[in-house]
Amino acid sequence: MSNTTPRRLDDQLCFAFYSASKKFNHFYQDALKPFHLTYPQYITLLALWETSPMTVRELGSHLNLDSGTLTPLLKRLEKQGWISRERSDQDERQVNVSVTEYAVEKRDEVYERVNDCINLMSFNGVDYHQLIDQIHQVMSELDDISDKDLIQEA
Amino acid sequence: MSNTTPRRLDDQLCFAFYSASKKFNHFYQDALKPFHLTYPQYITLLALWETSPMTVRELGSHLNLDSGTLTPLLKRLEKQGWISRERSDQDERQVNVSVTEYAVEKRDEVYERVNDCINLMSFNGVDYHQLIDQIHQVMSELDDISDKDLIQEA
DNA sequence: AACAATTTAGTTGCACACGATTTATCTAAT
DNA sequence: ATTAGATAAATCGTGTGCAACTAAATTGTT
Repeated sequence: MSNTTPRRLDDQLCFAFYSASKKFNHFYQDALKPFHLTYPQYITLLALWETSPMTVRELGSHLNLDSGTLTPLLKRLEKQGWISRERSDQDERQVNVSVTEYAVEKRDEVYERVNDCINLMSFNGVDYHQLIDQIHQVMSELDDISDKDLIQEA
Repeated sequence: MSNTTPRRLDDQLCFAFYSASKKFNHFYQDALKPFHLTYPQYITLLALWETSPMTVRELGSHLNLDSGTLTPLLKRLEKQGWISRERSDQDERQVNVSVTEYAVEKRDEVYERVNDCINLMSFNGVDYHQLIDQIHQVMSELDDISDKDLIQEA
C-alpha cells in the first residue's frame, strides 16, 4: 500500500534547512557589509586564509562549488583586491588562487566583526555540537541516497 | 580583550545549514525530475495544495519569499500548467494564485514520488523533532538579532 | 471630494548555484 | 612521436533570492 499522505515532517526538515540557510545568509550579509563581502565570498576567503594558494578545483571541493560558480565569484573577489589568480606554471590548466596582502591585513578585522555579531546569539537550549552532528548525519544519508536507483531514474 | 580567533564552530553551523540546504535542494531536484519541478516550485505548490487561491503576498509570507522571486517563479509554474493567476476583482492590486485541475490531479502522484525518495533515508541517530526544534530556535535568535544595533550599522 | 500615505505586484540589477558544453592542457597507451 | 582519453577552468543558459525601484490601486484624513 502506497502512502500518498504528504510527509509534512520531512518537508518541514528540508524547509527548515532552506529557511535557516537563507536567514544565516542574510545575517552574514549584514555582518559583512562593512567589507562589501557576501557569505559565499566570505567562506571562500575563510578557506584561503587557512590554505593559500589553492587551485579552483581544490577550493571547489572544500566549498562544494563548481567552477561555474567559483570563476565569476573569484573574479569579483579579485577585482575588490582580496585575492589574486594566476595560471600554474607546472600545469597550465590550473589556476592558483591566493589571498593578497590586503586580505591578510584585513583578516583579524573581519574575524572580529563576525565574532561580535555571532556573540549576539545565545544558542539557548541548543546543543551546538549535537546539532552539527545531526546535520552532518542527515547530509551523509542524503549522499548515500544519491547513489541509489530510485533517485536515478529520470 | 577582543577575540580574533575565527569562530570555527559558528562558521561550521552556518556552513552546515548552507551545505545541507544545497544537498536537500539537489535531492528534491532529482526526486521531482519526472514532474520538471524545482524545489522552490514544489514548496509553492505544497502551499497552494493546502490553500488555494492565495494572493502573491500571502504565498510570500508562507514561504518567506518576496514578489521579486515569486513573480517569475509563478509565471513559470503557470506556463507549465500547474497554476493560474488572475487579478482580484475586489482589490485590483492583488493577484490570486490558484492550482489548476492538472495540479490537483497530479498531487498524489507527486506526494508519492517524494515519499518514496524520502523513505530511502533512515534518520539513523537523529532525533527528528529535536532537530527541527533546535533549527527553529536558531532561526528565532537570528530574527531577534536583526533588530539589534550592532548588525544595523553599515 | 481631494490628496497624501500605504499597499501590492511587477521590474530591474546583481550575485549565486549548477548542469551542460567548450577550450586548453596534460597523460597514457601504443 | 602520435593521438585518444582525461582533466581543469571557463562559458553559457536557466532558475532562484533579494534589494531597490516603479506603477497602479486602495485607504485615511481632512
